[in-house]
Amino acid sequence: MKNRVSEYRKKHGISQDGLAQKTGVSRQTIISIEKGKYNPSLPLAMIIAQLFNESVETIFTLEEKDYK
Amino acid sequence: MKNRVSEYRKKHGISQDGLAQKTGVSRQTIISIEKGKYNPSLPLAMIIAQLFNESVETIFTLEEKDYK
DNA sequence: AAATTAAGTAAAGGTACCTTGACGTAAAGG
DNA sequence: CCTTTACGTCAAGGTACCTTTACTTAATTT
Repeated sequence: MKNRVSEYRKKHGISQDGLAQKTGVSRQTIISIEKGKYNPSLPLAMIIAQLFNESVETIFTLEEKDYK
Repeated sequence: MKNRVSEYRKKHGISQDGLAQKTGVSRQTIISIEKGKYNPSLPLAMIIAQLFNESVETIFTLEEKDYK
């Protein structure tokens, strides 16, 4: 699973801390997601996409290894 | 978080077990998601939406309580 | 009537997601 | 300088997601 959170966050000119506050999660969570440590939950992914005025599929894309 | 997995599954004429196999998870997982026991992970939500040829937002919708 | 299919519950165990707190580094701004 | 801002690591703890196994019920099907 790849994501473009960092890219869209910068495009919107906000910091990781700012995004964390707007989405209602901790700064660590944003860092971990941007660094690819783990995937966000579905509601968090939808809230992030919505904040950027994009679809979930634009921000997050499946990779081969996501299919079993 | 509400979802229309059951609705779209029936529209596509497949059983819970069939959907479980196509998405690579257990039948329990499908049951739990349809019953609203918990949300699917982001990759699973995307695989389900993709299988139904729909966007994640069409199958899953945020509710007030999803925002903190 | 007996077997199959589909949907459901429950429980136990493992891993993933998210939190808080402490700390480190580098780049500005005062 | 010293402080603030931004990004990062690490660790410990709690809850959510997903698994497997076993069992139940209702509606077909043979």
